[in-house]
Amino acid sequence: MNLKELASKLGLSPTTVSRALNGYPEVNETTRERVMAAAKRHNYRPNSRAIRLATGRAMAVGHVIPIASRHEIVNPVFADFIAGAGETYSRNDYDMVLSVVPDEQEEVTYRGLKSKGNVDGVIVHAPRLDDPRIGLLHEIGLPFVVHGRATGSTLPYSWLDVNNRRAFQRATEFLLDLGHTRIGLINGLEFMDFAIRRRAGFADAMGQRGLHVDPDLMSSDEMTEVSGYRAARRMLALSERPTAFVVASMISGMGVRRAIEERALVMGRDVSVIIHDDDLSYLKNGEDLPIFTATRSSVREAGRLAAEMLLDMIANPGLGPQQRLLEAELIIGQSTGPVPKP
Amino acid sequence: MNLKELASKLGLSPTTVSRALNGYPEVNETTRERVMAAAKRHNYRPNSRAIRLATGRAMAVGHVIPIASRHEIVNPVFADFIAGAGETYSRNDYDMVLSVVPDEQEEVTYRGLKSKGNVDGVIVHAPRLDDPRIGLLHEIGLPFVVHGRATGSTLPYSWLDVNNRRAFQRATEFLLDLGHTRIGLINGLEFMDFAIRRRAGFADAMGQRGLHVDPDLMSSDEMTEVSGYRAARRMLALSERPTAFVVASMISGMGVRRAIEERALVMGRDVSVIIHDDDLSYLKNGEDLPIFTATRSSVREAGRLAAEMLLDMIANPGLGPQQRLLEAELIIGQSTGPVPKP
DNA sequence: AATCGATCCCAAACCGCTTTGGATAGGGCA
DNA sequence: TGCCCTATCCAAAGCGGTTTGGGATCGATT
Repeated sequence: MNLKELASKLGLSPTTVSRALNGYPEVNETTRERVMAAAKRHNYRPNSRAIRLATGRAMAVGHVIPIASRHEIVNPVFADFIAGAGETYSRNDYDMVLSVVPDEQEEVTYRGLKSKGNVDGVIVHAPRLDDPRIGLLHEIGLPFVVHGRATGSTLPYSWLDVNNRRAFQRATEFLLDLGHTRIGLINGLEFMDFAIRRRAGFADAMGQRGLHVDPDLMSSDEMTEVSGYRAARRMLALSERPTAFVVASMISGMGVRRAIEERALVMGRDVSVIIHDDDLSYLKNGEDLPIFTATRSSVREAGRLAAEMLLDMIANPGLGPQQRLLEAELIIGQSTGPVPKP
Repeated sequence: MNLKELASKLGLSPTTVSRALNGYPEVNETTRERVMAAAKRHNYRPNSRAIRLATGRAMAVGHVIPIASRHEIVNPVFADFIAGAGETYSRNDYDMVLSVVPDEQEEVTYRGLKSKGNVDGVIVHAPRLDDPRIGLLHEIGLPFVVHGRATGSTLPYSWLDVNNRRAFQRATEFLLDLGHTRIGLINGLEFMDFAIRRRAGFADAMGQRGLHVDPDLMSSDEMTEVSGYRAARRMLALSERPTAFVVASMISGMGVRRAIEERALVMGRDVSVIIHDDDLSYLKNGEDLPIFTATRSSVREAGRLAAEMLLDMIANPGLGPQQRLLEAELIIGQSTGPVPKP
């Protein structure tokens, strides 16, 4: 059932039927109701391919997921972000199109998305230091919102981010207040923007108390269970071992816990741990009483908001760059306590 | 730059240019090369909205992700499956469109996808017992491949699945061979098809050794860390506690380990654990030496294969239902050992 | 020389919608 | 009564490709 058939069934022109269904004013209310009823009865759904061609809009948003051939980690945070963004899109009748591409094809993918007219805008994931995608998207003129920021980028752009620096500063201060001074940082990869900011927050807090940061107590790696385990094990084996850790994610935190328990130490008593919790639905930080003390910020909510921001920009092309900084909450769990007496 | 412009720049008709670019035989090879060169030079990319309308094909595959309002778990396995499927799509110039919808809108979403012509086919995720989506998709005539199977469905359909029953049977037998007889099953939600099959495999193995399965030693829940922890804690508190667990996922396995260590027991010595490992990129089961003994099957590879199967069906509409059963490997790690002497 | 069959190209229809630019009819007003 | 305005509808022209159905050219065949 297409527009023409429906129109002839109603004895009306396609023009009028189209206008009736799209709420244009130049159609009699009685006629409109008749059309609406017929559309529902024959369960007519306009062909979106035709709409897209006629209107010149894709009614879709792209997410490009680059897959590095070397360490091909699919970001676990990604699923929740997508879920959040997807909720926004379906509420607004937009499609979400995902492109999973080898990272050397990232640029050509963005260009293709634009020139083939597949999408009206894109969300940029996991920005790195001075991320080249920002300049690229500026150049090709595709509206975009970055999930995170890209330190070093001079161009203005829209972003939505968590205040990672503040979050890790607060986490570190919390440990310092508990008397810890040997604090290990188990960070994400430090060419990722968020990891740079977290490290800065950690260093800020240490510096403000006049403590120097021991390079041996800092690590930077993929945020997996195994890498958390390895980093913690190495640090715990030091002669002056840390009494606390600040850890970049729940998953690496589980590795840290494994390393702690492997040495027959008790987390929260012998060694304190604060993680960053993205509030993933399948990785809840305990039930009523959180397992880990954590800085928490829902990545799913971030997805919802970033998508809204982008749709807003698409609807109002005049809008300048939008920004939004979310604060993480600091929640106290069972993994922290005062520094043990020596 | 569109087809018409390119054609006039070349002094050719749009027809010829279109044919030249699409490899039709009725165009002179010299002309074709001239056209190809010009297309590259002006970096012409045909508008995909127009192609889709003209050809009547969407060049896209849909994945519908229902979000239950009650337990809104985003399946962690999902990200890797999507990554695998996405690789196949981009290799074949197909788009992947994700619809995240409240689960009561699932049916209307599938119908819309078909009648609005957004996609040429869909992948069905997380099939349940006698899953209604199979009948629905049959009815609306949208090609589909199920990731998993749906016990109870009488209609023929295409699927790709892991031999969950065999995997759990082997895992259980392995524990039995080590002398364990009190074995706990920490399963996924048993309205999910894979969980039903796993339970059957577990029961098969126990039954074959003449052991009855104690209802107290079986649990079924969401596969989260917390639920794994809770189930294991409950079972370990029984007067006749289990000496081994078969666990549905890596993440619940981590909860199980937490419960074991909480009782000052050692995993692999006091209590054995076998998990199912989906081989997620961010949750590797250790490095060289696996942390957990596990039945393993890459969900990413499953995504790749399921997508290929679907594209194949789309390209050859005559093809009947396709099936593919993958076997999981049983890999030995540090979490299992002989039953401890009483 | 006329016919034929390839070969190579083009005009125009079509995909299913939106949107522009009228056309028509009826009512209000001078 | 005549004119203008508003309300309501429609024909036709896009949107940017693909595809159908020829048309012209030219060497080969009879």
